[in-house]
Amino acid sequence: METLGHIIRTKREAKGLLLRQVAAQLDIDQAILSKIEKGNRKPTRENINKLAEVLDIDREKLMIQFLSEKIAYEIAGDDCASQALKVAEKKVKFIQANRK
Amino acid sequence: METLGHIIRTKREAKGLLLRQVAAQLDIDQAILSKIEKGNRKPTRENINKLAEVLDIDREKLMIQFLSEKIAYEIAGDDCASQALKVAEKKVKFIQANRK
DNA sequence: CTTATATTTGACAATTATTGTCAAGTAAAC
DNA sequence: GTTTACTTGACAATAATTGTCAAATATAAG
Repeated sequence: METLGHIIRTKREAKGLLLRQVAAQLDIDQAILSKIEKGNRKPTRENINKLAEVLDIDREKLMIQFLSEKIAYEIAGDDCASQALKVAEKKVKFIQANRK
Repeated sequence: METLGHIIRTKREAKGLLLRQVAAQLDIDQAILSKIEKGNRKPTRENINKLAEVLDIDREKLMIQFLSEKIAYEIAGDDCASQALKVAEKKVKFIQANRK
């Protein structure tokens, strides 16, 4: 299963960049970036946006990966997780349709 | 659109219970319960479990409502929200299949 | 083997978000 | 106008997240 951390690490290495170089651009400690790549820390939305920019990854792809991981992690323990996702989909559509 | 707060309020009133009576059973201030019913506060999982018990509502139904609202609220602002939910569904299935 | 460089890890601090408390406010019933 | 139920907002307490740092562990070069 594709993970956010793996996408980031792969792209960073492909670009020949060091943790500290990328971390500096995100304005975070390299320790955090290391943890993000290994899946031991959740990045912030801002981290995602900057990572997409710095590593030249499609922002939406990265954001989808980020959000889906966050959601999956927070409900996978519930038996009704799948059902909750289906209802969430309806609610999202409703909210998005009714926002000006 | 059906909301968690509405389900709770409707059932509480149908049972003829006061905010303070139900709140006392949940061991929270009635102010919080009032806000939960009006959608101005998110309940905790524990609140949900006790509410289901005290108000005699199907626990799973309430939990689905709770989780879906939480998720929808946290991603509805993203254009890729629906796509993230679809990926989340796959991740949830993966996680649930691989847990012992 | 020793040094240099990159990454990882864990303890802890700082910050931010969530949850709870309280008291004053509104509204409706009588 | 008093009583009762509910609502609201300011604030405090608590919990979760995020950041910092230094030591530990690789990895690679000489």
